[in-house]
Amino acid sequence: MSKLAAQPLYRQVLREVMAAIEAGEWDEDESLPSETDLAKRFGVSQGTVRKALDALVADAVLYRRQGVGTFVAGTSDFLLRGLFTTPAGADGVKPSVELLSCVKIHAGEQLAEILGLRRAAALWQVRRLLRVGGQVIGLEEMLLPEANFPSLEMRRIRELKGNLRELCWRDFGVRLKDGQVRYRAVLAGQTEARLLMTDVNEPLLQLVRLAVDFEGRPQVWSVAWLRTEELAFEPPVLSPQV
Amino acid sequence: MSKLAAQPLYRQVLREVMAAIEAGEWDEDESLPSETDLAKRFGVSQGTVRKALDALVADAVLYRRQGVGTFVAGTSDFLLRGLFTTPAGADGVKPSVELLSCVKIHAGEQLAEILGLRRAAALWQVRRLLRVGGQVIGLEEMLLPEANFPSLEMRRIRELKGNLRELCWRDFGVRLKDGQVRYRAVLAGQTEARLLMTDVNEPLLQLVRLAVDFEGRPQVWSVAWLRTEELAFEPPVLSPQV
DNA sequence: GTTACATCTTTTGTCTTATATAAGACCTGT
DNA sequence: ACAGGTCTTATATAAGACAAAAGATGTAAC
Repeated sequence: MSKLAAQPLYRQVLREVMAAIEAGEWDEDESLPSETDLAKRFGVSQGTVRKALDALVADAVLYRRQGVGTFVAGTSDFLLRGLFTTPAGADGVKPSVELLSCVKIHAGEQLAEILGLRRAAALWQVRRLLRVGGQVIGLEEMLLPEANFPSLEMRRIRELKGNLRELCWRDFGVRLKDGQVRYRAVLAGQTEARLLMTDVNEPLLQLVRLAVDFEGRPQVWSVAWLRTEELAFEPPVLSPQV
Repeated sequence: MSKLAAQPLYRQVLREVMAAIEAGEWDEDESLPSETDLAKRFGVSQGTVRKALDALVADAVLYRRQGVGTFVAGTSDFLLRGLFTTPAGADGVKPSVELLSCVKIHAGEQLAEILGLRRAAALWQVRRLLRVGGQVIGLEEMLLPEANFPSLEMRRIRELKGNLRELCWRDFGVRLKDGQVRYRAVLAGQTEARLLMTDVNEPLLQLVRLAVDFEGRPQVWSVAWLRTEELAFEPPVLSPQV
């Protein structure tokens, strides 16, 4: 292992492992070589490899099973994650994503700032719809720097069933993870109501997030509007009685 | 150190350290003994103490500064945490909490299930209001098992400026951390509107959370309604143009 | 006297070695 | 066929040695 120094060993190992994953050396849900083997390969001890893998497990890039092995984790879509109470959506209904549009636009001042780009840099604007059991549940707009994702085709997005996170990973080697996430409640305007096929002034959960790559660089900025009334949530709230 | 076995050493150390913190052996922001000293005290190696402290740092019970020491972290309130962009609230405005009520009620079926209590167990129902710069921003209802928090007095809550998390900690030795958190958007009903001093049908962010102690046992169930329009959020959303 | 700088001490952080524990595969006797 | 060892290979834990960072302290130059 090349000792660039100025950086702890386990950090270098982490990078090397990440690079190997990005190079497609091991497939999704495929087991990596054992910690001992990786240790030999990088010329460090098992404990050091372990510390590197620990960090990747914490970032949900890998998962482990004692006595069995360490595996590459899949890349499920952000939008669909953590919205439902049951793991795969209640009642056996499967959420699906419909791609609405994918066009090139130019970054405004604030957005360029947030994504660390020069002003008016080229961006992909991707819009998609989240459906659950036939009903439209959410609308999302995502903005990606064109520089990092040069050829973003609608065909390809459709191929991956709208899973942009997987696309970023497979086609561009960028592994996204959640950065900041902000929530707020808003009323549906005309545009949102039309796209969500619901009424103006329905309350919507607005989700603003900045996804970063595993080095912490901002990569995708997105806003989603969700009809939370319809979601299979926890038992509803107590009746106020004050 | 008593070797109960069936549990790794570092886990036992973790418990002992946690117990010492609960016993008030070290104050908030006070430094613990060095890892080497703790190692001597518990009769284990520094590395083992380190692994125990690692876990507590991950749970934000402790924080560390290389070359300086390890310190007991404070207990800021849940409600106020992570809502603002700037660390202490924008524009120098300080959020404050007003206690509305604190009464004893009986658990419904679902709630008893969630909190792991028998049906109709006694609960404290605490209601409080979040103010920012004079304006009412949020309303929260919290439910705590009376068994775990026997004497909950309004006077005491007021003393701690409404910080229930700190109260649970100081008076009952229960260190709370976030468990599940769910978000949804709802419209203000008459009750919420009246208490929040706003209009019916304003969109509100509803936050349902279950706080657990550091052993993972559910302790506090709460619902909050927040006026997110007023919060100092990220730059507002792009104008839809589809 | 004060300041710049080296050095010492104490602390957390990293790394290796050795050993324990978990899981599954493979025997092997009934 | 199947129940139960035991072998192999994985991750998990523990201890000790050493490195790096931060602050305190001493000291020479001015």
